[in-house]
Amino acid sequence: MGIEERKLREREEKRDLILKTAMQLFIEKGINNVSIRGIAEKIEYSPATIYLYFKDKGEILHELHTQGFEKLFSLQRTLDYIKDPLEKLNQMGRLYIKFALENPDHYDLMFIAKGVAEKIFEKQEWDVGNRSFQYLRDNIKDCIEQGYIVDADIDSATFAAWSLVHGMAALIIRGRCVMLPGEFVDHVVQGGLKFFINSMTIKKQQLK
Amino acid sequence: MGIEERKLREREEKRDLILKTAMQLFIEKGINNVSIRGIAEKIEYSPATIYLYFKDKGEILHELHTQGFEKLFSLQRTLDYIKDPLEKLNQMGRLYIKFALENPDHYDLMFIAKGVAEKIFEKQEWDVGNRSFQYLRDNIKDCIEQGYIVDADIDSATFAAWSLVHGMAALIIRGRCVMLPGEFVDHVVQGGLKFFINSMTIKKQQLK
DNA sequence: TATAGAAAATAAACAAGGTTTAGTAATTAA
DNA sequence: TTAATTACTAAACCTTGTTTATTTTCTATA
Repeated sequence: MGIEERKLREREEKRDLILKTAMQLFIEKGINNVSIRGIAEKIEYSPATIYLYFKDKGEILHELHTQGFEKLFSLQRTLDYIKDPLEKLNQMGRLYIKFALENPDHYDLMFIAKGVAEKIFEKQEWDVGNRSFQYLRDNIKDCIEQGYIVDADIDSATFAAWSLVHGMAALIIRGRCVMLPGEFVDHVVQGGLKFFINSMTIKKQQLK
Repeated sequence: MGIEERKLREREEKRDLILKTAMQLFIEKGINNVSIRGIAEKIEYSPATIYLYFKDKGEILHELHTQGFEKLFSLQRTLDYIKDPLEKLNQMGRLYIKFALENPDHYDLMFIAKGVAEKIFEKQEWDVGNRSFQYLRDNIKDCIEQGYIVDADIDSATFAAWSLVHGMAALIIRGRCVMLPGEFVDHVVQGGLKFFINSMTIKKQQLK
């Protein structure tokens, strides 16, 4: 009997529609200006219907947050081919910042927004995030093993690298650089990244 | 006639009371769980009264944000005595993180929260923030001039340093490190900071 | 095909919050 | 004492997230 399957599929499709619509509205109007009612209106259903597909608003945010991590990880995997761990680190940094600034709403949900972290903890679901973290960590490990980085344990160096790019992204996304002209921000982001990585590169060259 | 002065003073005192109460509630219950009504109840006035002293909720947040910057800057000034710019950079980093983690609500308002940045832009008030940024920038400048940092323009290096510590603080404050044990977080924060600064130190020693 | 039961959707309401309005109480200057 | 100013508040408006009770739609079965 295909009816049950069709129903299941329709249910899945409606769930996706809600998520897609929510994300679209987030991008259009900013996460803060999107309500359950707004989403419901857009898909032409009553607000209560949303609650047949999601426990609460937080679950919608959490789902989109997870989608964001999928996207980020699949982007990271496009760097698999890079052999030199230092060059890879460099590209990862650029890619991370690019992802964050091109998908500020996704990034916000993933790494900044409140009400999402609680869900993550509640559900004990940090695998999607960990995957990306590990990808970076593995590369840092390679950097250390190949002598690009010295005097640091893997986790501290990884956390520092992550913090650097997150800090840049978060400051920009949350409007803490609005006083600066856009081109200048671009410049210090790229320059800051280079500076951070160079602090290791040169060392290797010197150490060699 | 002292009546007018008294009234002015009383007005100021009430404003301060509202701010103090708001901050107290933020710390107690989390910024998200504090309402104008809640503040009003705590000080035993009607909610409408709040609006005689502040244009809207955002203005309260903005005021507390400014107070936070005052506090941070006065902390930075306690490092005035340090001569060596590298040691000073190190201490500034530790102090920054310490401030952020000991005053997460203030820090949140200053550097993360939404609805505050808009006010900053609206009021064109980034002097308080700039002061602290300049303090860091001046020190980075000294670092460059004394050869601790090479191959970087001042602004890029300053932005990188700021981003690093902000990134650490923001990730922790917004619960993106909850999956890690607390001592481990402490360890990578301190280790990450050292790692970042060492990336320059060693170079200087090598360059000397 | 008619109908009981399940599934899907909704209308209406609740509670909480930010904010405004219109009016009351308190204070001050004349 | 009174008119005017100032300080305050009750009550309402509007927007949210969420729940409950009810209605509509669908599906399997007699």
